[in-house]
Amino acid sequence: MHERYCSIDWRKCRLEHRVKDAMRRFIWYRLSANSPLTADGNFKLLMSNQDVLERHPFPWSAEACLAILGGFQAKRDIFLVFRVFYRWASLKKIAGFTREISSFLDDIAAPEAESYKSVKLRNSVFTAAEESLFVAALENTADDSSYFAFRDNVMVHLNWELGLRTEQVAGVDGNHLVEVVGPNGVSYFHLKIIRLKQRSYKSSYRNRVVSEVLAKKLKNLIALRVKNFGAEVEELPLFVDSGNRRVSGELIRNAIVWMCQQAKLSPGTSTFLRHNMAQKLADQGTPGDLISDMLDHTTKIAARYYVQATPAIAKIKARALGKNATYKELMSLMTGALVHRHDATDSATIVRGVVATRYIGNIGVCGLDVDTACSKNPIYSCYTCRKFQPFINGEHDNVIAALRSEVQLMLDQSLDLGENKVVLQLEKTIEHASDILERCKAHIEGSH
DNA sequence: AAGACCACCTTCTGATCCCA
DNA sequence: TGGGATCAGAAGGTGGTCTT
Repeated sequence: MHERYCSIDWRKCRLEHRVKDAMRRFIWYRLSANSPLTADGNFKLLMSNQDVLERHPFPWSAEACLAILGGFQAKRDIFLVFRVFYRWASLKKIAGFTREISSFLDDIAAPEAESYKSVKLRNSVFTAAEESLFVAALENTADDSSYFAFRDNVMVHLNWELGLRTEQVAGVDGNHLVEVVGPNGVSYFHLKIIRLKQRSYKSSYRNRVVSEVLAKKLKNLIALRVKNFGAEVEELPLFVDSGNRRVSGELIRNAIVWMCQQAKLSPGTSTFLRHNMAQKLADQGTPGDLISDMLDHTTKIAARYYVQATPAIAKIKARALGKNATYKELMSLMTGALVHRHDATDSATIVRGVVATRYIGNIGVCGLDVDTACSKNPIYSCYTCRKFQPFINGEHDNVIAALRSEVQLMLDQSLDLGENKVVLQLEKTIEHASDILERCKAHIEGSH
């Protein structure tokens, strides 16, 4: 099922024979006990750090081991592999490796992993325009006259709609599409999708609902495959290559790249489509646990980063939009005209309120009659209200700072990701307040 | 030309430990 | 006592070359 292979070549090893022999036995053990990829990865890490090992004559003392660990460049991974190697060798009683030094190594904390570092910063998702181009390409290339072209289209559609990993797409068989006819005669479709990376589940498949359009495509593709290869292929892989073997992840990736070319977009990947789906859901305020469920994650950890990334994206969008003349015009229509504080004749109309834990009393006047209670949520709602006339020298920056600290507080304390919607709302208010601030600054500069 | 193979790199998971 | 951190392992992605 996997597309990568080991390339363990001991000619690459220039270490002295005792260390080399121990490593050979260790890698052999890893091959028998773990996946080939793991053994291969361990071998590569050890080989790429030979110069560090060479610097310290074997057998290594505890001090030498410390020096070796300190000399490793790609800290964490090689640290763990070296320790596992040493532990194994000492358990096998290989000469030169001692139990004492092994337990000494066990007491050293491994360098920290920087998990999910880049997920947090990820903000490359399709814009609305790109998304419509992509969807249009999915429609335009859905030509079911030949199996292979249509196969690529359906694979990409599947990836797009369900946010699957490539291996899950490859794992679809002809009999995995299930049609359920409802009481009113309407059909619903679900597809059996294989689970990956989830050792705790008893069932290796899970049902995912697919859209009518996709179900239709799948049905057509199954029919096409049966026509080409005979009825018995219904039980077999749905997506196959020219040699009638299940497609590799690479073919699926190529299909996605090809689809992006059709849509005149920069090349995408299956992970990109997954992230795009997850981030769009998060942007709409979808709770993190729902996102992790849709992505087939077993924990909320990864989904949390999509949710946390959302306000950052909102800021970037705000900055980009701020440069756009049309957007500025739209924003200026949202609130009333700018006024000077000394022009406010009736002090009762001045807006006052609390943002986060901060009292704000100098941002503008409200156009409502003095004895009319505002039905909205003053200060929070003012910046998008037509009745609101901002002060040119108002403390809009204080409002923004207070709102920002409120957002930060929510992100820091919020364990329930369902509160994400509130964060989005706050970010929107920050955007509008920032715009007012900009307009006030421009007004002041213009009058000098 | 399609797709297999390769080296190197990034991202995500499940089990277990740890602690307020 | 449940969520976060850690650990060891396994999956995906990139940009090539090789094979059929």
